[in-house]
Amino acid sequence: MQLQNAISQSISQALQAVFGITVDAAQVALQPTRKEFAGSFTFVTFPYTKQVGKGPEQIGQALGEYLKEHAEEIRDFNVVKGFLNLEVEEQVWLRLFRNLMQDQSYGQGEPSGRNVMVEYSSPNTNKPLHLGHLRNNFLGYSVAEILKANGHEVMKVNLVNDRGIHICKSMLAYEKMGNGETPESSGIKGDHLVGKYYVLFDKAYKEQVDELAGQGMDKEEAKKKAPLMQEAQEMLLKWEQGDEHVVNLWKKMNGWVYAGFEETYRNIGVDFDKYYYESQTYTLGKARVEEGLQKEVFFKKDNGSVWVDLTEEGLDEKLLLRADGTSVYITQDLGTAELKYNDFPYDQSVYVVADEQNYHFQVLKATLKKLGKAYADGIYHLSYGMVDLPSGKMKSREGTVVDADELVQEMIDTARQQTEELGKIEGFTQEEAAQLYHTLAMGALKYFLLKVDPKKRMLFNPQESIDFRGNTGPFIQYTHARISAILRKAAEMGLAVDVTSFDQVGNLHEAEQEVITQLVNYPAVVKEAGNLYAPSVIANYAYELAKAYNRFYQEISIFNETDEQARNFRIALSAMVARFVRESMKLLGIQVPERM
RNA sequence: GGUCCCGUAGCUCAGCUGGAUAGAGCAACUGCCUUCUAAGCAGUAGGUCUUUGGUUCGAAUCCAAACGGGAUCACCA
Repeated sequence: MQLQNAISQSISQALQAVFGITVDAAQVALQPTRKEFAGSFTFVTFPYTKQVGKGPEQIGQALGEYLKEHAEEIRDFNVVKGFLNLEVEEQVWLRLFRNLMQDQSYGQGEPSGRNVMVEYSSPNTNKPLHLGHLRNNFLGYSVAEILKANGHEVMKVNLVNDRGIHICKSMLAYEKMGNGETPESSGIKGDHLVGKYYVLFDKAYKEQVDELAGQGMDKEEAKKKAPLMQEAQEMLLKWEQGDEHVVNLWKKMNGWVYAGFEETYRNIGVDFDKYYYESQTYTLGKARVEEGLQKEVFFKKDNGSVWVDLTEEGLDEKLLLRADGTSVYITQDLGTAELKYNDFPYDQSVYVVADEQNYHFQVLKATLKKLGKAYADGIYHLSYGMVDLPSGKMKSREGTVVDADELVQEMIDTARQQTEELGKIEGFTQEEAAQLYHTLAMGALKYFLLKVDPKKRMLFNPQESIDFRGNTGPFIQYTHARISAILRKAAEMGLAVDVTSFDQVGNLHEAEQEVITQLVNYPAVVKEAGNLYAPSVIANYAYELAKAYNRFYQEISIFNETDEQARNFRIALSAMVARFVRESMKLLGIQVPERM
């Protein structure tokens, strides 16, 4: 980064000295030189032909000569058409490498003084987590880590949707068919047990609807009139009135679900600094609605319902409170936005929520702005696309939903099977082996879901997701394990390499050069990922770094090298690759093994 | 219908703040393990970057339109 700035500066000077034109260094854009040409950075001269009054090659040639002469970091150059390719002094690269080696916080941004809240996961308590939730959880966790690495103060929160008609459905089915079953008595994980009754409700409900429809009732009408639905509605009403029996049942079943979720969260390695529960926040929004009416930015219709007019913002009129005075979805979110801000005065509030709610978040932000809330500007909807299966869309009704717990277990089984096939567990205790399978399984799964641009809809192909070769998590983990072996060997040989142990090194191989380039680039990547809220940027980087190292590893021997300086340098280089592979994978929430 | 998102190799995806001959992985084919872990490396083959116009010295990238796919527009959440 500093290197690029220095070169831009030099080019700016060169333009002034050679052609007498003034171009601000910040305007001098450099790009990485394509592999087929010599050099590290390329300056494009086309844009200056008019101003200078010379051809692009002439400009490149003249600038190159000036830079070779005057810029200490430029060793040589070549010109191809309008492209000036600059080769950087080897010692400059080595200096940068020594710098990052000694800088324990290389890539960690300076404290920004900014507070960022990241809300993610936000499950319903009527069924277990599925594949779509996994994308959400991994994204949220990773983005939080990336924002921390950018120097922000981050608060991770989970807004649990623990109330409403959906949980009443599970409760009702349980009352009718549960026979007192518990997670303990059945051996079923709590969230799955509750999910089971949700499915049972749905099945019985559907039968009732079909029956009514068979009697000639309109389908929509039948959906509302089905006795089970009516009972569920009654239950919800009782819940809101604080009916003791209903509330106790609700507490019991939600308790099961929370225990189940906790287990899943622990297993997949995500966590939260704070939980919010909709049962405690769903009424808060009414105060905001009141505020809006007072400020006359909301309006009341004849029937008493409250609305906000967002047509000026290119949206529609939106209902904020029903005629009967009860809340709708957005009412809650108005309330929780304020609550969250009071709890943690944020500069930014990130909501990791699927893209089906794009419109909702536009409305939320615009409405809060109408209320004059300064924090509205900080609201950012990290919208991500659905996860499709090769068979098409996931449909809970059609039973094609991929359960999170089952998927993780399958990944672990596959990791075990593959590892055993390759005979890679020699010398592992059973516990270590189990640990490794888990690390590999989660690495494969998380990497697979995070390497794709969040806003794109993605295809989850089970076969590919458990692949351990190519552009995968385990490939990167493998690179780390290989390096670890090298470092163990170096330690055994008593080789403690520090920056002074290779101060005479020179004549770097191209593969070594490439690895240094990747390493030096790490902070810029962290910054970009933070600006874009994009773990995929980190994932691609980790892969490129691992690939560059593997090429080096294959081509160049370390311990057979007779030149001690070169050998020491290569050990140090390896150690740094391990470090930044570990760092970048950590930003993805992926652990990295010492052996595999 | 309005609004928003997506369309790159057979498949899954990078590249998109405009720059050289558009890159990976998988699948196919060819080489490389008595030498630091072959879950690796090197190579071959595979492309009208959906289409058409525009801006520009230069467009996968920016703009417009069309086509295809998706989401959303509830007194649901």
